Amino acid sequence: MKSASKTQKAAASPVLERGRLGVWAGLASDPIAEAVQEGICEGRLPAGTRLGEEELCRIFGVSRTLVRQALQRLSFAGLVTLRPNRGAFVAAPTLEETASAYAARRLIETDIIEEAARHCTANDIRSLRAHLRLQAEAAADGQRSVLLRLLGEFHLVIAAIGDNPILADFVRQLVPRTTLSLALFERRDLPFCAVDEHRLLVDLMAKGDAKGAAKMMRRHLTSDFGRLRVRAPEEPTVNLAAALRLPAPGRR
Amino acid sequence: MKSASKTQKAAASPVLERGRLGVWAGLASDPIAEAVQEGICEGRLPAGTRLGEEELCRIFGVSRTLVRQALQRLSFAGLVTLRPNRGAFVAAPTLEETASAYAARRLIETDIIEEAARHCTANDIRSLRAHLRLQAEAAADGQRSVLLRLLGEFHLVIAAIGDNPILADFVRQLVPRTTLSLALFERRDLPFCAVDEHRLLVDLMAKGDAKGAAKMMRRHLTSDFGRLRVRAPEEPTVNLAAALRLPAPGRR
DNA sequence: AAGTTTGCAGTTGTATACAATTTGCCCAGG
DNA sequence: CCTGGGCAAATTGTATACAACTGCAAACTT
Repeated sequence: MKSASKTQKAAASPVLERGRLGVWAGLASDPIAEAVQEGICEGRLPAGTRLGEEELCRIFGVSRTLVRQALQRLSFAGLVTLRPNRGAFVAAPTLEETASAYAARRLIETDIIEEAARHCTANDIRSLRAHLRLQAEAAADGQRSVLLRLLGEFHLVIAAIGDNPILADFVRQLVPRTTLSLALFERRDLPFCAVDEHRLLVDLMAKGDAKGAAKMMRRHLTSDFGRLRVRAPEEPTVNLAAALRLPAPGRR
Repeated sequence: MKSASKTQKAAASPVLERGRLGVWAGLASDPIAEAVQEGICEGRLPAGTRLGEEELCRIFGVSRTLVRQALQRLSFAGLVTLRPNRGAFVAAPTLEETASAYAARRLIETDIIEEAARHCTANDIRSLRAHLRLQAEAAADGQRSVLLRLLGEFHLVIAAIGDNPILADFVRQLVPRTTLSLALFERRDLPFCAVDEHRLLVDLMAKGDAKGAAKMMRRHLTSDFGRLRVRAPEEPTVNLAAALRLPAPGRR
């Protein structure tokens, strides 16, 4: 069903209400940072892409002040590399950095899901299953970009159930970074089996099997990382920032 | 020896060479962020202190642009609360948030020290013992502020030995936050016994006892948190930013 | 006299202007 | 033909100017 694909924007995060997933809190540069992050997470902005300030200004219809704010925050989150006097680029993590990120996720998310499995409500499980449906739809429709984002988002939903907001914040920083690596290193074919593993995680949580969920999470992340392969560097640079869809281009 | 106390600035981080501990990378706002962070870590800037932009501008002799950059990064690190249209304040973590921070540190630092104990070199141990000496000196001289900072810094030295730079970054974010809580909730007397626990950690690492070091780290952090007590809110606000020592006040 | 309103001082949010640095290109020299 | 110096265009770094908002206080209304 290609007809439904145009609605993907509306389906961005129906599980998580209005308040998005990010730490975006009240600043005017939030929409910019959010758009760039989404672009990265959906693979529309490949690693190494140059993020010129002037260009972003034109796209979002704001001054460089806000653009720089957004870039600085993304830099702090590790999604963007800020080279002094040179400009901002989409981060290009090495395989070693990716391994570190996955190791950190294994450590943190295993702990989170173990706790989450203990005190999650029926409502939480419902949210998770709703999100699983979204993933399944995206996979069935072959919407690779949307699926890529949803697969990461799912882990944030779990992290939000856990009782440690700080660890949840760390997951928020880590997931986009690994998603970026996925787009860099994954063989073009199979990010799809992950949905099945996600379903197993929810089943274990629904049963209240904390230890089992933790073990499953560890396996899930390990296999996720194991699928990565080094690839040709392929400096693309063939990107216009029109990859950032805007409702009204010249407006503010 | 009070005579040596004036040299404390030079002894800031002799173990860690020039490159400081923070993620500070090349930006001109680094000195500002660093000074504020140090002020917070040494308890000179109590929780809730208002950080007026104009005031910081005068102190550091720069424009609001750089001050805002610094504040935004500190906000991202959780050390500063940015209330829109109201200004920046030193974060005032609740006891719950502090508990979350300590829980995160337990999870991450036990993992880090376990790995660090496995592959640390004789040089690493030397660095750690050198840092222990600094702590002991500060404790003996009764320099509470310096000791407070060093106690946190010690954990960063360990994190730097570990093989996961991302987890080390997380520790860099967490340690100042818990140090801030320490200044908020600690009974005025005893942050000193921590030095002994630190010495035990180094001994275990020197022996290569990874599991033992991990267990000790868990105990150490748990007891650290256990010492905290809720106290009167005591909105001080009696702070001038002259708590940030500057070489030349009105110059630039 | 109590509550509401309105104006003002101070502070933050955003945009723009200017300075500094980098990069690519052109041309002179070998 | 290749190498090296230097100028020029473009881009980032920093400062300043202006707009918008908040909080307080004094004055006005009922």
